[in-house]
This record gives sequence, C-alpha cells and structure tokens, in this order.
Amino acid sequence: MAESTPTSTPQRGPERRPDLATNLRVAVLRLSRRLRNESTLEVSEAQHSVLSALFHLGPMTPGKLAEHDHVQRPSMTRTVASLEERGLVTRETDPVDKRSVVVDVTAEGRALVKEIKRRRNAWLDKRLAKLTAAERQVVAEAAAILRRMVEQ
Amino acid sequence: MAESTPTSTPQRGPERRPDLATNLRVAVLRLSRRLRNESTLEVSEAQHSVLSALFHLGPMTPGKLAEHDHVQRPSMTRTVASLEERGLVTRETDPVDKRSVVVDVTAEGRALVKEIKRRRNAWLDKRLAKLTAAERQVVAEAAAILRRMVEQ
DNA sequence: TATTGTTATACTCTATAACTATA
DNA sequence: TATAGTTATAGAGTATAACAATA
Repeated sequence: MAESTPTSTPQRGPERRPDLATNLRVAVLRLSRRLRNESTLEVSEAQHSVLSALFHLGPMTPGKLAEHDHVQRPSMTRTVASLEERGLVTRETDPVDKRSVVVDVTAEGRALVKEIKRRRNAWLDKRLAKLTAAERQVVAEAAAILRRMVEQ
Repeated sequence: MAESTPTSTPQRGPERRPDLATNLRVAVLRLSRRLRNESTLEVSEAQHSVLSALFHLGPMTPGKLAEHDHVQRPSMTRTVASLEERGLVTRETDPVDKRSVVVDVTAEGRALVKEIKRRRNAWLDKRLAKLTAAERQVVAEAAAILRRMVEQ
C-alpha cells in the first residue's frame, strides 16, 4: 500500500516529474515567505516569535525563550531588550532565584500579536476565497495533517 | 456552497476553534522553519535563493535577481559578492551593455543546489512516510493547490 | 537624463567567548 | 562548581543615500 503513493525523490531517472516532497517543499517555502513578507507589521520575525511564544505559553525566562526559538541566549538577550525598549514585553528578576529573569508580554504586545495574526489570516483568506469549496476542503484536511506531522 | 467551508477569521465570537486560515498559517510557518533550519548546508537562505534562481531560470543580472527575491540592489550586490568569493557563481560584464553584469551559477553551485534539495526532500520524506497513503494523497493534492494559489 | 551597479553607512539578527551575579 | 544572563566582538543580511560608469 505504501508504495502506491511514492514520497521519495527520484533516484533512478535523471529528471522526473516533481514528486510529493518537491511539490510540498516549494509550496510551503513560497507560501511562508509571502506570509512573512507581506503581512507583518513593525516587528521582525524574531521579535514576533518571542511575542507569540509569550502570548500562547505565558511568561518565560530568556533561556527558555532561546530554547524555544532554537537560538543562543545572547541572541535572545538582544531580542528581548529591543522588545522591552518598545514596551512590548516586561523583564523582572525572579525573587526566588535572583539569577533568573521572567519575561512577559504587555497589553500592547498582545494587541500586536493579534493584529499580525489578523493580517496574515486576512492575506490567506483573500487567496483561499478564490479556490473552490472542494479545494478548500482538501487544503483544510492537509493543514491538519501537516500540523500533526510537523509537531512530532 | 461557499459558506459551507468558512475561510475567514472568526469575528463574532471572542475565541473560536482554529479556522482554516489559522491552521494553514501555523502549519506552513512551522514546516517552513524546520525545513530551512534542519536541512540547509553551508549557505544562508538568501544565498540559496540566488543559487536556486540561477539554477532554474538561467543567468541573470544582479538587478533581476534583486527583483526576483524582493530585495534592494545593494543587498544583492553583497549576496552575489559572497557567492562569488566562494566560487558558487561567476560575474561577467555584459559586452553589449557595459553597465550590466551577468551572474551565472558554477558547477559547484549547481551541485550545492541539488544537495540542499536532496536533503530537504529527504527530511520531508522521512516524515511523509509516517502518514497513511490516504493522508499522503490529501497532502499531494493540497500541495498542488497551494503552489497554484501562491503563484497567482 | 536615465539606468545599472557599487560604495558608504547603519541597523538587526546571529554566533562564540568571556564575564558577573547567584546558587 | 554550575547556572542564568549579559557584555564584547564579529559576521551576514537588510536598508537608504550617494556615487561612478554607461546608455
């Protein structure tokens, strides 16, 4: 059964028709690029990622944020500092362990996360609206499958 | 018929179940991030984009490359310079219009593009292989739909 | 004049290494 | 000693403004 839908890059021929992996790779990379470039506001992607993590997961230390975003701690120090300067997050020393700092998103930060989400969804909605209902159904099912796949 | 598959961000309720745009947005942004981070070799995404454009579309001026990648020309000057230093592209003055420069990808550059594509597809294939055949079929159809959608 | 590309300059994100404060 | 975070420093990508060469 598994081989009825080949997933691998062709190895036997020199240049075959694009396979599933290639189609998915191109679709995802292009769509993500447009999403990032055309519907972000005044924050960089690095800043947005931090705001979004704090928004969805709650207050966190810079170390945890660095781990979450797969960046080094000094990089996160700078990103958090820039967000604090702009009033989008707060930094407070942990009273129990005074080495630690707890970062939290401010009301303004929350509003910005929501606004960016709204813009990105609006950008997508405009394009999804041009598909047929059947196509949207396929995309909806695939989105659920891919979310599950990427989170494993 | 169109309203049987709602695409819009919910406006009437305070927090509804994730809609299609949200699901797709999260799936695409996370998948693209893992694809970029976990299966790239020794070139940045900016450099890879240039190599890939030259590989697939043929020799091009820095101006055309900048336009293709939606960056400013001075940025492309730097990226092309770094690629030339590493022997991945060549730069030659156009004999007809001596203001222009023609950039082309070298054999080494081509090999690198193929290797990165191979790695990214392999990374995806490993995950796609864990899906059922029916799920892969849905993802394949969605990839085709999304490629068409994003290119409009 | 207009166009192509580069240089000058600055800002952000990234990294590694070394440092401070606390545990 | 070990850990959390920062500072020091450097490299890459991005931008705008100004410049050179060519059309």
